[in-house]
Amino acid sequence: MPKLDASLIAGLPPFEGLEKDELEQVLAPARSLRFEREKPIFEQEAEAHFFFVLLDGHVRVVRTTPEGQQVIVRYISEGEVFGIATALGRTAYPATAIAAVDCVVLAWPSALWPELSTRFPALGANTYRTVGSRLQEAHTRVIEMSTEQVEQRVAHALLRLVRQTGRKTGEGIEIDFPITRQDIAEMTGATLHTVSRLMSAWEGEGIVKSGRKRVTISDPHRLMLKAESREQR
Amino acid sequence: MPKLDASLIAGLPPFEGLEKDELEQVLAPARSLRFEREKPIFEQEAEAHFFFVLLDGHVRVVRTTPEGQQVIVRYISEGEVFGIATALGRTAYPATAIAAVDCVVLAWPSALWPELSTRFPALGANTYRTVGSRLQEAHTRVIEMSTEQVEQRVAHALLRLVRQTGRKTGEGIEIDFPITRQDIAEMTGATLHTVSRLMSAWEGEGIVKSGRKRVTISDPHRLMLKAESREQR
DNA sequence: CACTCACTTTGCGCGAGCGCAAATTCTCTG
DNA sequence: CAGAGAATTTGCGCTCGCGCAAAGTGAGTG
Repeated sequence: MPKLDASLIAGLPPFEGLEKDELEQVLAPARSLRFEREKPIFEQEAEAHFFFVLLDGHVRVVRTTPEGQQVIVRYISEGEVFGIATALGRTAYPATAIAAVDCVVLAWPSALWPELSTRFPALGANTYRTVGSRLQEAHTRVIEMSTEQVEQRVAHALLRLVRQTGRKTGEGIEIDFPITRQDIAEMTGATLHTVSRLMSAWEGEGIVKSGRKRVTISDPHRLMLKAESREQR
Repeated sequence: MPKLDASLIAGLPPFEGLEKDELEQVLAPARSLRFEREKPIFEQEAEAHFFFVLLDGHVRVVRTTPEGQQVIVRYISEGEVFGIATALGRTAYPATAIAAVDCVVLAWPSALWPELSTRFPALGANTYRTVGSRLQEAHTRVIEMSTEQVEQRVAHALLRLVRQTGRKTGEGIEIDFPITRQDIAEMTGATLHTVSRLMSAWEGEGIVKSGRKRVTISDPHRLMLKAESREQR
């Protein structure tokens, strides 16, 4: 196995505040792995033997209910940690992670977490900061689901995706990975039909441009208006 | 200020795995505080100067949207940590905590968290385990909101409350603190009207018994059926 | 290059649950 | 113990968004 170079992870948020030699020590027990598009990286309920950092690509995190319903918990972007069940005292992954596109990840054995987080406190702090913002984001979603209409929820979801993974193009900002109406529906608690109708309407208004598994926001500002407007309960 | 005794916190989940003398060291910088019913313990957006453990009572954690909408994030029971923004790298509380009944809490200055969690790794591990289950619970709520009808959501919410804070009485299991239809509505994303209608119906079926700010589950099993049944999207 | 399958669009009807309103009941306060 | 206010119940109409159905449109594959 070729030795991984510190430059791979230098500058990534989880490793902020670590010196070069520390980066190397952190990297030493890590393995680099590739996953093809739509291949699972880990499965819900499986034992959490590894935790991960995404080097390249996008990962979809999905939770499935006992009744077989799927909900997209979040998308992971480059440079984020994921699968950190261990850091939260869990022995199994609470959700399934699937490569949304071809991905490159780093994987550490979960058993090393206690040692790594003690030896490199910044790593622990960075990770728990991420956990904090995910917790807050989850609560935000609960609130959106409680208080907003479908139109606003979809608008908010798109804006969030654009903020996290937007890529500028000639026609606006494009979501950087393949995403279907069904996916958006699973993120917002709507049906793909309703999402499709909304997107068509917005396309007509010139707010978005979308094709098969592709969404571009041409007028983010007007979309923000959609996200905020309308009376609430 | 009277010195606090280790027995106060011995056996509480956050302090599991600490020795008696360690408990005393942890307790040394803590202050004990009382809060009257309906008084805020901390406010959303305020700087997180303290983190807390609830010794007695029940605390309601509420998040308010910019538009003034309120959503109940969770209830805290005896022996739980809360207000741990600091441990997640946040400087402000993301929500407001209100004493649902008269409460006794322990408060530590946030600035001590790094030192305490390093000196007593078990404390850190216990806390992050709690964070992990809260994150998972938040996702569970997102999923419920996405996939369930109001009736099931209310049933699930009641069952969760009963599990966390149930107190056995002659007529069933009672939720141990005052809770209004409005509160239940804010937990489930419904209106108090719909909650009221549901509870009336269930009362007629002999599943619950409820009065002003009081809810008793007389037939948890039948309520579980309500929570699970019904076709889903 | 055609075929197939996945994804998307669109129409139509219906029902859960909200919005609004008003009446009722319980609890606390003075 | 009476009055006031908070909490709860209940009715009614309406709308949003789902359920179901079917047709249309790409994009990848043999």
